[in-house]
Amino acid sequence: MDKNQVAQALEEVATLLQLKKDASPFEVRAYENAARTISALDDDIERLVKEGRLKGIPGLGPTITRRIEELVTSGRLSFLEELRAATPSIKLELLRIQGLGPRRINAIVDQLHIASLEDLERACKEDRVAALPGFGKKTQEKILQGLAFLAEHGHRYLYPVAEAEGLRMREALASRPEIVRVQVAGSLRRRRETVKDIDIVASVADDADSAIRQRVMNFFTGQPGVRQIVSKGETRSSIILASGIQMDLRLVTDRQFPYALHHFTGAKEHHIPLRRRALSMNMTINEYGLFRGKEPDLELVPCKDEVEFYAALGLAYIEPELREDMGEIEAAERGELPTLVEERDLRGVLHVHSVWSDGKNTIRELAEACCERGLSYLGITDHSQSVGYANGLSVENLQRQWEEIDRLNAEFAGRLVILKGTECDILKDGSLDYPDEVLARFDFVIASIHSHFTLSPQEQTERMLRAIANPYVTIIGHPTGRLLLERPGYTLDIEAVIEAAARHGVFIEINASPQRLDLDWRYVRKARDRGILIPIDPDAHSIAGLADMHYGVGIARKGWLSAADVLNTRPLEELVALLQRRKASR
DNA sequence: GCCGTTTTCGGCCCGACTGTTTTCAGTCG
Repeated sequence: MDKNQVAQALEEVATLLQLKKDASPFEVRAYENAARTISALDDDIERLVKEGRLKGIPGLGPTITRRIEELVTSGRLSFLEELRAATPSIKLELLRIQGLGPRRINAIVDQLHIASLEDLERACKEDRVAALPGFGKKTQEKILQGLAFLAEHGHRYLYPVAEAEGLRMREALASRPEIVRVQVAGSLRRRRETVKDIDIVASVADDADSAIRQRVMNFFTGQPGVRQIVSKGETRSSIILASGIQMDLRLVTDRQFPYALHHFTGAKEHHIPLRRRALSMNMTINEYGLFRGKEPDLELVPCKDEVEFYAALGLAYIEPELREDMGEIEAAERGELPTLVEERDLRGVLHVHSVWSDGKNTIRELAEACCERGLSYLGITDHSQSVGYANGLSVENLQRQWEEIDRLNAEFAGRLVILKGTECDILKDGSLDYPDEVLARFDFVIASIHSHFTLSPQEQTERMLRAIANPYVTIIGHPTGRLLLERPGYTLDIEAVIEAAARHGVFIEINASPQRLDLDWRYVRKARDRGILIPIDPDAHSIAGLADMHYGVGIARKGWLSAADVLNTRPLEELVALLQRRKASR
């Protein structure tokens, strides 16, 4: 049993507890805190339990410690099983409806005997929900809308979709004379791989009156492409766009802007320890400011931006991407935060498909595009022979492709170097799709899985480990195979993959395609900690796909990578030397 | 359920908006 399974069980306890009628919100929070504590552990959970070292970890008291010990030693948690047995699954489903929380769910399910979403819809249409005490017509209407929304858009959105909407609205608001500062916040600013909604923070002059605020809010809710106005006030309004994504605007005075921007950037998990820290320094934080002292003698600690905000708390500036409660506050306190990699640090690209397999552009077109982007090397990695659907290259065609690359390298000399690579399939048994004597002739080899996704976790892990042990493999491509919002990755032991890659000197890519963003940023940091260099690879199938590097850089930053941790920030000579060293170590 | 250089009891991060209420509960982020 690993710590993630333990954390998941504790989170499930928290979710089920809040659906109990007499639930204490603080008990719920205790389990949520414990889940976070566990998932942030560096030590092996089984060893901690065996050695009795759970005690003393802040956030784990006697009860939760006992429950974790039961779970880890027996593989079961009787408390969780009792909660599951006592909680109708419909209550969990109803939690996904906007505007329905535990209290109302309990009222609905227990008093109206609702057992399915269809039951709830019928009860609304028959006005039985509105008749419940504390409910009314409008609440009932909101529930119906929530049901419809869940059916249509019960999912999250990929980063690029949300980014485009967010930037468009920011531009529109920035053009208004009432607006002083405006910024996209929320999970979008933190560059999460998917987002549920878009948060925008804007400021008006400190002396702006109610009429000015209303003008801004009218402008916001009156934008083209607004499908529905969810709520509208003078400090907060919420709309649903034609794409189905929800967008919130928070309006503050310009003096409040840095605090509000910080507040709405989140993550909530980052704020909780930060506020605790503030309290211990005799300060409090809310979205309108950082205050010293206690009510009613609060004194604003002036900050003109977030840098000063963190400084007032005795911390180095924490980049938005890092605000996930993953140890960033402790690192900021010690001044050990990394300088994060930026797009302009990239010197070349290593994972690009051409018309030789399933790409849309010729190598020459791709090379020109790389020159325009100021890159100095391009690794061409078409698919290998067994990938029929993607027009994988036979050994004969490889020979012809290499001749073309040689000609182009002569032509582009002094501007760009084209490297001979391959995205070689890892076959079912972990062997590679070209024989060793062919693999030996590439400048580098990306090995990826594109088939047999349903092997058992053990088989899938062994398959990957065998590929990593192959002395010709340079980079592991999209290591989990996930497609965001479509399918989970193949089940394998990613920690074992990282460990093996570190041992064999194999690089693991961040696949920058916004549907993949694989390796996940949570593991990027672990790979970095094991000394693995990470290439940021566009997996481009066209010139336009080269721009996906932008998303890969976001994930690299979330994974705490500095330029030195990224393979393709290296100048050509250094990259070639690294690839040759790999070859020589065989 | 956890925690303690004020506390072993009484706190626990904080505020906006909505709707059903006549002062506040529920939900959300």
